[in-house]
Amino acid sequence: MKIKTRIAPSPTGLFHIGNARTALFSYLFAKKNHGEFLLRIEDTDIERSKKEYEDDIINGLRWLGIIWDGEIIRQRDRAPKHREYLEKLLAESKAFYCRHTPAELAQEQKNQELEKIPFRHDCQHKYDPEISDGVIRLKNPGGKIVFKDLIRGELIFESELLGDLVLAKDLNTPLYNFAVVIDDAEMEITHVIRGDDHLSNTPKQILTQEALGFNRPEYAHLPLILAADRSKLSKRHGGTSVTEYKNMGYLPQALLNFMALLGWHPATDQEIFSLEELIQEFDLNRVQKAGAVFDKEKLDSINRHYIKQLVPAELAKHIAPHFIAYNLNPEQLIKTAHLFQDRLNRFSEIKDLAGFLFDAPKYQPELLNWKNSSAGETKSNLETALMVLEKLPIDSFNIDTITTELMPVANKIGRGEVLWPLRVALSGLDKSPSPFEIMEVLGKAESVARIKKAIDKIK
RNA sequence: GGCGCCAUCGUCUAGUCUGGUCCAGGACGCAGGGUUUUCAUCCCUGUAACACGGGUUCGAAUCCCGUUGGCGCUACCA
Repeated sequence: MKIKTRIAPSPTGLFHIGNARTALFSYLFAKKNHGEFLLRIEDTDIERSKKEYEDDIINGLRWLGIIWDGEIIRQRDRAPKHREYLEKLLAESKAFYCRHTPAELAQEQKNQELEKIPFRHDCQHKYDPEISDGVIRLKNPGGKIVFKDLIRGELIFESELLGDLVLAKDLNTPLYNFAVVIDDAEMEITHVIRGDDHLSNTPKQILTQEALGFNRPEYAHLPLILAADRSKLSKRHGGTSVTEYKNMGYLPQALLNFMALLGWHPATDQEIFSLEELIQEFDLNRVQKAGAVFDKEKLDSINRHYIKQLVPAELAKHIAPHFIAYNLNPEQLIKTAHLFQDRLNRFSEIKDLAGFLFDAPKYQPELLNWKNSSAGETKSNLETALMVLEKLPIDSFNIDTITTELMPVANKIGRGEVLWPLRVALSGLDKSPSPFEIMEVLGKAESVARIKKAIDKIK
């Protein structure tokens, strides 16, 4: 049988990192087994579902390179099917109408809480076939629900504890747990791979499946992605959507690689993986059971790795959006990109790191002093360097020439003593590419002007 | 409250099924050192963990039981 998996996000918010990771694992499992990976948008919640969120999910998946097979399925389009099965269950009296009001249900739950028994609704209306309004519930058949999870092993639930589950608000408004069962069955999903937070939905879905006579898919519940405080990663933790990470300047291959390592580990110590390699190596048996904390430091280190591997033109493309206001030409962009390639965690940092190339640097004069140098020494060292530089012809003001002329002086006076004040004079920063590199990019006129300005700053 | 899941360095994890090769390995982080032109990159070194208590066994991170802790779910949301 052909393996089929799916990702079934609901378009009620930006594409969440946890969803993306679930999508990745479902995709990897399907592709590893030469199967299909499908995308189904769960938009049955009309109030909260939005087109912009659907677009965000689709774009996020595409950006990451997790490409689904076939057409996108929208759950709302499947309403007639859902109704058909609802009518079937009703006709077979496996489901019934429940007329209890929310207030009554709330009171019931309150009483159950007092009695310290599980909250559930064991509805008396199931014995009254005359009722034909209210929500549609599944008659609880009782007994044990036993299923095997590919990651957790055998799980046993007592179906009594679930009560009579609500299937739909009415014939045209199916609820999540019901729609999922219908759609998974009709799409012939063989493996339901989803987050751990759905573990307790599984027995509910199995009950519905059995009432309908559907085959049971295999289940694999993935450990959750946790925030630093070990709670489920959610909006309140900030930075939880794929789009946000994209905007922060992460590369899709880095985010993908990082997500794969959250809850999964290969048999070797390899940590850097392309999507292709992940497909080769992926194995559900090597998925972790415990939740995994999302560690931004680790993500940064992986992103750094991928940034270093970018060819200059690609890197330039990524930093370009941050310099729109400067109207840089392609050559300037590539030079800038090259200068900072080893210094970037994220593309969004480029503006802070490289802004001085295009704007006059701002800094406190004290920063010019190297270690124990006095202001006087700094001033004289800068003047010495300036003299050397001013003698250089404008058309050969490049790294080689500057180095050849300046290094002997720096070696004589002290490298730090000469080069540190130059770095600060040119960049205004304590961390930057070398003064030589900066000067080549800045050109003679600007370099000289900045050094003069620095000298003037010293009292 | 109920039900369920989980438990190795600060974090991601290897090792657990098939007990000894593990006084627990890798990576991120952190600390120190080296290269370099300061910082960073790069290289090297170091740091730090089997939640606790019982059992089984010649031997347990690995098997069993219990405790504790964490998390998830508990909607006429998905």
